[in-house]
Parts: sequence; structure tokens; C-alpha cells
Amino acid sequence: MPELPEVETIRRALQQGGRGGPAIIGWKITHADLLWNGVLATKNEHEFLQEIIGQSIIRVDRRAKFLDLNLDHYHILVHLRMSGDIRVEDCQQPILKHDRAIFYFENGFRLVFNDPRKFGRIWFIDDPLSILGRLGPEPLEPSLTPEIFHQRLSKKNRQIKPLLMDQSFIAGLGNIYTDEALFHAKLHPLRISSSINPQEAELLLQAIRYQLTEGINRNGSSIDWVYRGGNFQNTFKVYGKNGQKCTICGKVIEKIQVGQRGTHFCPTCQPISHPQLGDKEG
DNA sequence: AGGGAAACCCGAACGC
DNA sequence: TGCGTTCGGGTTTCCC
Repeated sequence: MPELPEVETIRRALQQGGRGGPAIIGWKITHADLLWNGVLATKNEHEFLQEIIGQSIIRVDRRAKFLDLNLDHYHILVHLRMSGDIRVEDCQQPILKHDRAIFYFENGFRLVFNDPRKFGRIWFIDDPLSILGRLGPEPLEPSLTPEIFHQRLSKKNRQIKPLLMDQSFIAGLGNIYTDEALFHAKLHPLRISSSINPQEAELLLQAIRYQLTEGINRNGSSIDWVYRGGNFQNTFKVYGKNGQKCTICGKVIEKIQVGQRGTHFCPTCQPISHPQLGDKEG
């Protein structure tokens, strides 16, 4: 599923070219079509469809899992959710099944939002902060120091896995990268956040950044038939590896439900309690 | 405040 | 083979 590295890969493709398509910077919008009305998260359909005509793409930003298409004086936010994808192509190409929205450019190209499961959404707004303002810190931003991260963990009494996936706590992690980061940091997914000490917090932040950076370097993870081009999935240590042996200790990887989400971990490498405490529960 | 569940969706995987 | 059922996953919303 598109998480931060996949969205960043798409952002770079739109900004600089890539993934089989050209960059779209400077391109002027002539009109747009909504092929499925539910794709629009804002209720100003007619207004914006008029508003964006004649405006050009000046920059493509990313915040967490949101893409922010900066127009001359407007913003198009896109969230791919589960199965969304974006492609840029000339208008001779066929419309595909599950195409939900199309933006046409003056130069004969178009940007297509395709989303089989209809979870993805598009916002047309003046002020992107009205949506993005609720998000927690960007995990790759240096301003998120280990000390601040530990402070934030300490203030919550929550299971670490759902907390890391809470976009208002830290923004951009989904199920896959969370499981992989927790494995890397040797933390059990049910560990209570306030029990995590400064050293563990620093290792966890490092693990998150390592996973995200590796994911970006590998152009994201292509899994579940939805995402094109990346190969980070080849590095997974626990995600989807339940029943297989841990590459570190040889114990069988387990899969449990945590906060309604499939959660993969190694029971040996990720003990529920700190090893030195000798606790046996869990 | 935190956690569980349901809702939104569909294709894939599974069971018979 | 073909049918019906279950599952999963990001996010929001509602309930306890």
C-alpha cells in the first residue's frame, strides 16, 4: 500500500520525471473530469473544476502520505489510501478500469488518478494546512530529535504499533513500515509507549528512518499488485513472513491482530518486556 | 484517553 | 470449473 516512501517516489516522478512518465511542472490545466464522484473529499466540485482551469502546476510537495499539487493559487491534495496510483500519459492512451479522476493539460498530456478500491480521495482547497495541519511530525525531519520523540512516546500510554500508525502522532507510517521498523528496533508491537526508555526511543527513531530511507531508495514496495516499480518488498524481514523463520534468530515469525491490523513480529527478537527485567508474561 | 468495531470498497484468496 | 465467502488495509467515526 502506498506509505510514505511510495508517495515520495510518486512525488519525485511528478516533480522530476520517472516511473515511466514525464515531470508535470509548469504544465497548464485545461480541464478536469471526475469519473467517480466519490473521489472528491471536498464538496465544491463545480467551483473547483472551474477554479483550476488555466492554472499551472508550480510544484509537487509531499506531507506524510499526501501529495500536494501546488497550482498558481490553489492546491490539489491527493491521498492514495489503499490502492490509489497516479500516471502521466498522452491522451491517446486508453482510459483504464478504475480511473477515477483525470486532469488534462495544454500540451496534450493528462494526469490520471486510478484507484480500484475507491478509498483514495482528492481535495481542492486554498489552504492545505486546513487538512495537513492535524498531522504529526515528519519522521525524516531532523527537527524531530530523539529527545522529542521520546517525550512524545512518554506522554502516551498506548500500544506502540497503533501509536506509530496514528498519523497525528507521527505522519507517514503504515502497516508495513511499522512492522519492519519495530522488528529492526527489537520492540514488541504491544509494548506500551510510556515504558520505552530514551535509548530504545532513539533506536526506534533510527529504525523508522532507516526503513523509510531504504524504501525511498528502492522506489517503494511493489506488493499486492497495486504499486509499480519499487523493490523494497524484497527486504522485508517480518511483513508477510509469518510461518517463516526469523533471519536473525531462526524462530518462527508470528502474525497477530493489533488494533484490527495484521501484525508480524519475531517473538524472540521482539520480547514484550525488556530482557534484563526477566518478565515472562506476554 | 484509549481501544474496539464498523464503515468505506474491491480483487484476491480461500473453501467447497 | 465455478460459485459463495472471507480477508485486508488507511482513515474516519462512533461507541464503550
